[in-house]
Amino acid sequence: MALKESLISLMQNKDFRDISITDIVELADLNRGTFYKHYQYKEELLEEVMEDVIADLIISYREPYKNVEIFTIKELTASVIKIFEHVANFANIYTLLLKSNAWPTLLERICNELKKLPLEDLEDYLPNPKINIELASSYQAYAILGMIIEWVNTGFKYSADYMAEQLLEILNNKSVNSVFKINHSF
Amino acid sequence: MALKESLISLMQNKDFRDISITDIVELADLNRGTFYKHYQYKEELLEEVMEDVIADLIISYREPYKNVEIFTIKELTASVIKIFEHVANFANIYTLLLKSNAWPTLLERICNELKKLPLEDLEDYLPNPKINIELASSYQAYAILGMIIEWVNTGFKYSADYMAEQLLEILNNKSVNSVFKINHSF
DNA sequence: ATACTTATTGTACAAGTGTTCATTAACTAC
DNA sequence: GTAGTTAATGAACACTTGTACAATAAGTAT
Repeated sequence: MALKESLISLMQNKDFRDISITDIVELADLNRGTFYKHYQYKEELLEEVMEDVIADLIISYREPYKNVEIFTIKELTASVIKIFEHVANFANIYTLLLKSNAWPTLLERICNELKKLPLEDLEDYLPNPKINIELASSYQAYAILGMIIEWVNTGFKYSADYMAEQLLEILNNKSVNSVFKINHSF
Repeated sequence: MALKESLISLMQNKDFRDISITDIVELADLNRGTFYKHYQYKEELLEEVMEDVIADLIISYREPYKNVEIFTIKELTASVIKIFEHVANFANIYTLLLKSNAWPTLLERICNELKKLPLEDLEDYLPNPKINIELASSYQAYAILGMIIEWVNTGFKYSADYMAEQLLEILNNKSVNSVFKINHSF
């Protein structure tokens, strides 16, 4: 607890990478050995801070449809809103994580390129004027990154053609104005 | 060049975080001071490796529609395939980046939770049997992460309600079976 | 209270970090 | 080729890191 608070406090003024373990334990008034008893490196401590945030995320999205077997677009909307409300609640920590160097610029770099892809035109032509272009393109960019990550994790068991086919299939599939079955498998 | 090769070589056997700058310069047969002349930390060197990969990514996706003003779903498909072919070409480096600790588990953790969200049912109900569930849920999870990141970057200038509305709007919008205008603004 | 277990402390050590600086080597003019 | 610029080297410095170990403090049984 003291270590987490110490880290969060230090991250207000300093880049994550410039914070030494010595800094953390000195502010927390603990021995350096105590840190190493619980964590291997400061990233692990940061992850635990994140775990607390994620615990709230899980509660937030589950809340709207507990005791609901079949839910409609209304309940889904409520659930989605809860997620974003959760992020708003932890806005400072989310900001901290993105601003500090804890977040690698590698990801940012890939996604910035993906955003420039004309793929976004897929959703922008005959555009829905309500749609925020910035949000939609970030959505699209990270969505593709998500597919790439999944692909890498399978050890590239699919072909590039298959991946492209899948993307187009996902983009083509729509079934919003209907009733959904909730997934209870998790 | 020598430093990049040295790092890639070391990453075959060792976690990124366990590779010291001393290791890198010794294998590259260079002085440690030379490293610090060019880079602040090893992450910066890794980013430069990534830049080389991204340079190829850009070429890959632009190739299918150079000299094309209006393109159809065919050219788009070609472009998408090129992206995934590029990833396949650099499969070893992509794998290296994901397997090593260069990639923070933070992201993974968030996305794993997002994947469990019933949001995927949005696309799964009345499901297209062709769609790969794993890929689709990773797509969906990172897509939402993308929106969150964009949101954070704006300094939370939108409300949570607006964000949820936008997500539903994006999911609702479809215009695949048409002709697209290419975006020349980049 | 006693004995047992676990957490924290202080100290020490070899190795790595980030920086500085004078010296040497390599590259670019003209 | 010579002069001027830039890059790489080696050595040194205070500091952080990761690890180890014996000593002490805190917590948890019975």
